[in-house]
Amino acid sequence: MERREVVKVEKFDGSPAFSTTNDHVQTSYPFMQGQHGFDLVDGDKNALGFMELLGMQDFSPSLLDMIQVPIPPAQAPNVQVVTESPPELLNQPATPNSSSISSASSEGLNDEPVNKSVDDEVEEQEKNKKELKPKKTNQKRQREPRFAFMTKSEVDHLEDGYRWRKYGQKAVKNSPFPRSYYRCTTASCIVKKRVERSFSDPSVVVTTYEGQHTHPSPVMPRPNFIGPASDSGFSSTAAFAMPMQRRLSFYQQHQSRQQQPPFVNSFSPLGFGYNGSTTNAAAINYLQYEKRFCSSSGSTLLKDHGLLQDLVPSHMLKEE
DNA sequence: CGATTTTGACCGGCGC
DNA sequence: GCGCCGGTCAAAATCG
Repeated sequence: MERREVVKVEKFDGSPAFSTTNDHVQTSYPFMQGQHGFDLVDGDKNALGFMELLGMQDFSPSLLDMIQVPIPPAQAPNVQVVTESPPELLNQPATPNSSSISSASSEGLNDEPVNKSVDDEVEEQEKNKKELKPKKTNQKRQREPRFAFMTKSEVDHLEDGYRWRKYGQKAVKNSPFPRSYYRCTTASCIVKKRVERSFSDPSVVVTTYEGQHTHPSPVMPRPNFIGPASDSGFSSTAAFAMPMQRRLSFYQQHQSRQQQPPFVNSFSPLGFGYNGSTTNAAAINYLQYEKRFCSSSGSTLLKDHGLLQDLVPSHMLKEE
């Protein structure tokens, strides 16, 4: 029962970096900065961080509204991605200042030249457009806040509890991997997400959510697991809210449609006997995320154990 | 048969 | 104005 996921929390420059690691799935949360001691990428600035890389230049205060998670100041500063992957892949700063990922905005943090953090590839891709596009968010159409997840997974489309409909796919410049565009199938819900595989590290999938769900997850009865999060207001409509309580059952129901590679079955991130590694990945990611950000104590970061148990069906957690 | 995926065309923004 | 590029549309194909 102990094999859930390994959460890594590392600090560089006082920046908490963390990522969740499962046997086969790992997620990083480069985003989330601002408020509560975080630094959110300022849309006006040249975001130096991951968000920017991901095209988060549009991150605006609105995001803060969406992401209202009480985060311990201590952990706040830079959310950095830490991965087991080779540095080159995710650009993980092994050094204290390396940072990366998301140091964005405010003050010196973003000024950091950032050692290219997250993914070179992403960096390349997104960066270009970012820089090219200063900020037009004000006048022209404004985008919904985006939220990105970097997940180490074998499958591209991570199941997150919501139903998505693919509406496009484009080749990514400088990358052999295409980017897929999905839209929430729920009527009236305008949430979209982009999924692309890291060029630098094919094992990493970058999922970017845009907008907020205006409805509960179609696959989950009720978000009771959101406990603390609810207080923060983060639970109900976060665009990236990935209810995964029933995610697995959902997955089972729909896996047929979730183009699952054969090998998926062999990958049970948490040792779950599920074939939906994607599901697990997303679930874990989210859980980790929530746990981390919603908990007010820093210690929580290191205590994710109970998390899955609470959120994930016992059979899932059942290590085997 | 309805829902979803595929995929080329189209659109708008931006740099040159 | 032109071309590039990211993002979206929509008809056709596919799936269950």
